[in-house]
Amino acid sequence: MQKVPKATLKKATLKDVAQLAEVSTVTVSNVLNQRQNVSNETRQRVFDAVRQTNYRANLAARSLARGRSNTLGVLVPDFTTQYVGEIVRGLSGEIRQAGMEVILSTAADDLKELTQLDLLQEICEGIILILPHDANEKVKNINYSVPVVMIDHRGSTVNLPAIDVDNYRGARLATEHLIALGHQSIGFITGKFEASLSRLRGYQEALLNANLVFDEALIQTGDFTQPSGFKAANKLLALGKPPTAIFAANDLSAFGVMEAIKEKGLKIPHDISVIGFDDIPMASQVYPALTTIRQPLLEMGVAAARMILAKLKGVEPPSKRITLSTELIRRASTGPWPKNVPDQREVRIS
Amino acid sequence: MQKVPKATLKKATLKDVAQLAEVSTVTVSNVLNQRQNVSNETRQRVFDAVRQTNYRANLAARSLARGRSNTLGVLVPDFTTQYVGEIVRGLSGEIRQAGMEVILSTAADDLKELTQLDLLQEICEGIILILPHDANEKVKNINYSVPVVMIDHRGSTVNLPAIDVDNYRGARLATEHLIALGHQSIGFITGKFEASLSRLRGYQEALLNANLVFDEALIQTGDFTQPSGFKAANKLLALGKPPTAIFAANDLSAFGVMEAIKEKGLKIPHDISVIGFDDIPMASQVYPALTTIRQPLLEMGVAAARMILAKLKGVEPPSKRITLSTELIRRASTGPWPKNVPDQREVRIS
DNA sequence: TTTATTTAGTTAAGCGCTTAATATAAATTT
DNA sequence: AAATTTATATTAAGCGCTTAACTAAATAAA
Repeated sequence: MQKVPKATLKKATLKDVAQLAEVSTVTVSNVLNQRQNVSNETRQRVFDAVRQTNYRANLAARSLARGRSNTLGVLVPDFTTQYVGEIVRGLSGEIRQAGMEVILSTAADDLKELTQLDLLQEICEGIILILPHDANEKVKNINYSVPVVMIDHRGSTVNLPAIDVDNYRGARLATEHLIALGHQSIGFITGKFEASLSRLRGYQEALLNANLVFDEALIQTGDFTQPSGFKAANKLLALGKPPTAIFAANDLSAFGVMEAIKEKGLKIPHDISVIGFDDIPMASQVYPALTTIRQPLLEMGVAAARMILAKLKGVEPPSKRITLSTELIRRASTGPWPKNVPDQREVRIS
Repeated sequence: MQKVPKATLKKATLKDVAQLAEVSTVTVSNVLNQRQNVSNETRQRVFDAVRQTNYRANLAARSLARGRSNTLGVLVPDFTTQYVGEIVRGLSGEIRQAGMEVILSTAADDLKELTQLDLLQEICEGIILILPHDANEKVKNINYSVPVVMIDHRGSTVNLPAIDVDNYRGARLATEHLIALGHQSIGFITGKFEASLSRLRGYQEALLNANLVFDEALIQTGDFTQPSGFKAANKLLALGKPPTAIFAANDLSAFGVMEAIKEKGLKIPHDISVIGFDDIPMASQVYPALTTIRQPLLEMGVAAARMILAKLKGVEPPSKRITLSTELIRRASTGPWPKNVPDQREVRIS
């Protein structure tokens, strides 16, 4: 238990530490920045003085002197999806590991508030932008004064460095999973983002590849919300010959689909299978747990962080756009068809 | 369309602006900080120069010179609940309106990573802490060097300035709502936070007040997650005489409750009513839309912001703890009992 | 031994801004 | 007309840190 000196009103500065340790401020700075031109004995004296004065570097002064802030900024368009949380976890871990700091900033959903971006650029050496649903044009026209990487989980087409995800392959995996279970009539609920198109294509090509017919009537367009999934599923269920499985192009609308099915008194997956896309944390929390396509949200954060970290070191990435792969997460909401084959628990993807 | 000067590699500084406007740097500073000792003519010249040079103040330099950063920090423990998003929206709006900047920082769920807090204190003039589930002890022992306000939506008992919510009254409102609908046997699913106790008390006293018996068997303890609500509801439904309504002490577990009820083939609210607590955005998105007790998340953010803003001006708040009131949000998941009375749409709280 | 090199520190200068102290001319008061 | 106030600037100093340039002593190479 060492004694803390009297409550110092003013924070200790380098000068205070230097005086206590009886060295110059530069030597203190050298010690603190791990430069090798200090003897062990002096180094120890400085460390002691730092401890005694409870010294912490003033970041503003340091940034000013260095001409750089050691901080990366993340602009988050929308806080209320579980989506963003995962991404942020990934990138902040990676950035801190690299010895830099992360600060987040929120903006209106549509990135109208570009003032925030200005501020971030003022403080940060680089920016990671988690793209909102529909900000292509605005985002494209920003004049970036620091390196930028976008996390483009919505599949936009901005010509700036970006991390995205293989939507086509994910949708294909999902559809092939259902086909492998025996389903031949598969409803598809899509949205309006660019990603939806790739996902639709994945769905179509999986059908094609399995020699199944593509039926326009089985396609419903929603807006990626839970109620829109609910409505779309109701339409599908009202068809003369409803599908035996529904592929919702995101988890949230898959939840809506599940509600609609239960509402009709049908059982999932016994009567109808449901598969989602995203694997947000809640996907494993609903009943029955949702089979879905995992977007590697955390990894997207990590990749974005690495990309921008590399840029700061002057290393240009091999490609402007890094596409991460998706993965089938098999849970309880999908089962075999026709019903009379063994219980879904015994089914394996093979 | 005025011409932008050649791509300046270096950012313009006060000096550059001053030279262009043919004044001293101090005058530029005065203009920029809206001090009144500058003639209109000079002011105009300065503004023009600022525009031409595309000047933006260097925040590090400004902070250093002023000795303050004009920034407030928010420490967010957990990003994946919709909760936090609302709170952050509220406080950042308020803070920006006051002309200050907001930066967010994440920490591990349990606030173990207090290094983040250190950093924030370095940069910010004040800190708003959104409390995690279980960090009382740790949080209490932090040595805060700047003003702090906690957002205590979990009902902890930290002896630091905090914003919280009237959990007791909310629970009472919820229970009274069900009682008014005719329910006499009301299940209650609680959790383990301090807030759960107040909510339980609200539930009990509402029963007492209506001369209803309090039945231990109708109380289930969960952990505020969706699956825990599911399990708890299953237990309640398995009782010899199951309740006709279930009050889940948070929305997430209410979702689980709804799933369990549907799973049994029962209809909400026809066969059984469900009410939640929180009013997270998704509460209105599920089917049927969840009746719940609204925690004024946005307002909590605003209140926290105002509190800390006041502190920075040297105004101590009248009370250390500000408790905001809760409100019943009537949606579709609660209905009258017994079943044979008119359809729920015609029922009003009176 | 003389010279070159390394080690361990120092002093000087400046990052870009603000604030305090001062100067000058013009406007007002006495 | 002299003294005072006001409006509009300027110069000087410093916020707390880093970096570059330099120095003195200790060590190694010639």
